[in-house]
Amino acid sequence: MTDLFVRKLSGLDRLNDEEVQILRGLTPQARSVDARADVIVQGSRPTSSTLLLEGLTGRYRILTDGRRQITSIDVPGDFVDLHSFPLKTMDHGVIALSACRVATAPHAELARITETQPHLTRLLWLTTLIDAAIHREWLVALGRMSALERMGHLFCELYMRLNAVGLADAQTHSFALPVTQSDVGDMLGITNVHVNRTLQDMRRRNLVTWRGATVSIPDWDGLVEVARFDASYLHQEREPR
Amino acid sequence: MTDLFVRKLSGLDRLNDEEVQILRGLTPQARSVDARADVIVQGSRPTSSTLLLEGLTGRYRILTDGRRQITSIDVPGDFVDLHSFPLKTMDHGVIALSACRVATAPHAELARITETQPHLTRLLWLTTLIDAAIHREWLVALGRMSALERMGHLFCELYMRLNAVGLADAQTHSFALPVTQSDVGDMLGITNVHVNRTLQDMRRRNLVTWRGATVSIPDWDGLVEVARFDASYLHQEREPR
DNA sequence: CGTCGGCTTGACGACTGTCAATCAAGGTGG
DNA sequence: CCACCTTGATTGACAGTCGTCAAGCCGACG
Repeated sequence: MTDLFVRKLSGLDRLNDEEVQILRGLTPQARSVDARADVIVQGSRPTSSTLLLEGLTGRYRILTDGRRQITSIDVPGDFVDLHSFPLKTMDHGVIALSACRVATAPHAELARITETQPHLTRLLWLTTLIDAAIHREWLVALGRMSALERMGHLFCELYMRLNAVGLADAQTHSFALPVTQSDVGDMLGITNVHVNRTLQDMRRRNLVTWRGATVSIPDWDGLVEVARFDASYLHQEREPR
Repeated sequence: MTDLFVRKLSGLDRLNDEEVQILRGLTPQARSVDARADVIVQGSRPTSSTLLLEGLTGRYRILTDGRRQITSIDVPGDFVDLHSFPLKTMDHGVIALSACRVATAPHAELARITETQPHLTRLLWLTTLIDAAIHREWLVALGRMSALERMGHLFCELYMRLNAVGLADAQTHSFALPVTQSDVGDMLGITNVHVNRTLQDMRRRNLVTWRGATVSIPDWDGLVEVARFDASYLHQEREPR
């Protein structure tokens, strides 16, 4: 169940056997979520946190007039709402961008980890801090980058994160992105119409193709340069934490 | 030294005497930082985390062509880089927006807390999660709100946060904001010129005045409505964590 | 084969950026 | 005490990225 999460944590620091055992026992039951369905409802008070096993989810807020902003995207192996454990109340919703499978970790179990497993606790904390680092990077993109730069940046980030859990093709720099152009617009803070225009610009420049549900990046170095992408904010290094 | 931080944590959950004692011993030495100086340099690997005592600081990134985005602002009582404890490397810089006084908490001390004080650890974790919640709120603002809405939202947030540590005037809804219009532009993702235009619009509507270093909000309810401000993302509730 | 959601395209408008000049205020040196 | 200088605020003209609105297209599905 938690294999991808164990893999993800192992990439951040060495785990001992006991820690791996604890993680494996954390999420007993899995369930499916339909595309477009809410995984977590804004304003709710979860008693467990949800681990994404398959599919893509997005954290989002909707303004009273209907404008929606997706503030982050989660890939398999990510907790979509680990922060609800200390925060208690969800200040945003989580939607399944595609059909998903998820598992739940009771907050009581997480509390026990914080009582007896300081190192594991720091690693759980760390994963939420990497989420925050990604939030900051998106802020830079939304505040100071053009639509083209933002879209390139998003694709670079998704490739790196999916590749880290074995869900990208490193040969062709391609990965599955089963979401609509409107969804991407809500991530980038632009309209679906402008997503389309920007995408065509990327195709003309031969930087990115997105056909069906698959994104390919034929010119990785070129895209990195256009998007000013620097992966250090993802903190994908293994070191004592 | 850590009085404001203790006050802040006390507002989130009940602290026992031992916890208060530990917090009081956390930051032995204070120092001053000039306005405009870096408090933390991007890419550095701090061995202690910095608590802000007086003044305002901002986390920021600068792109190669000079564009700058401030991704968050910290007020007295906030740790400006508690996240550097698990993250190890700073993926952004921290600048003193005004003259500041800061104190430092050695990471070794923080590690000891995670080993022996589970409840306090969860509260430290919590403060970084509130930072992340604020990041998400700024993402909604940058992605989907107009310059006027964003500026109103920033002022509402600053008032709420400063008021929580006793640094705002609740009668007049006013507080000190000793930064330049360019700084605010770098928070809102707009230019200094447009900050000025937007500010005049706010004045015309009698929503906000900003003279010298003081911001006043004569029509709080009106500003809340214009800015679509809902303080729940600040998680300023006291409950067991 | 018709319907539907999502993609694509075009015309038009507006919010915000760019460039540059002017104004205001505080600090410095003579 | 005043001329000078620097930083920040303000203003205006103009440009461009991106939003809005609306229509047409296209593949998937019942």
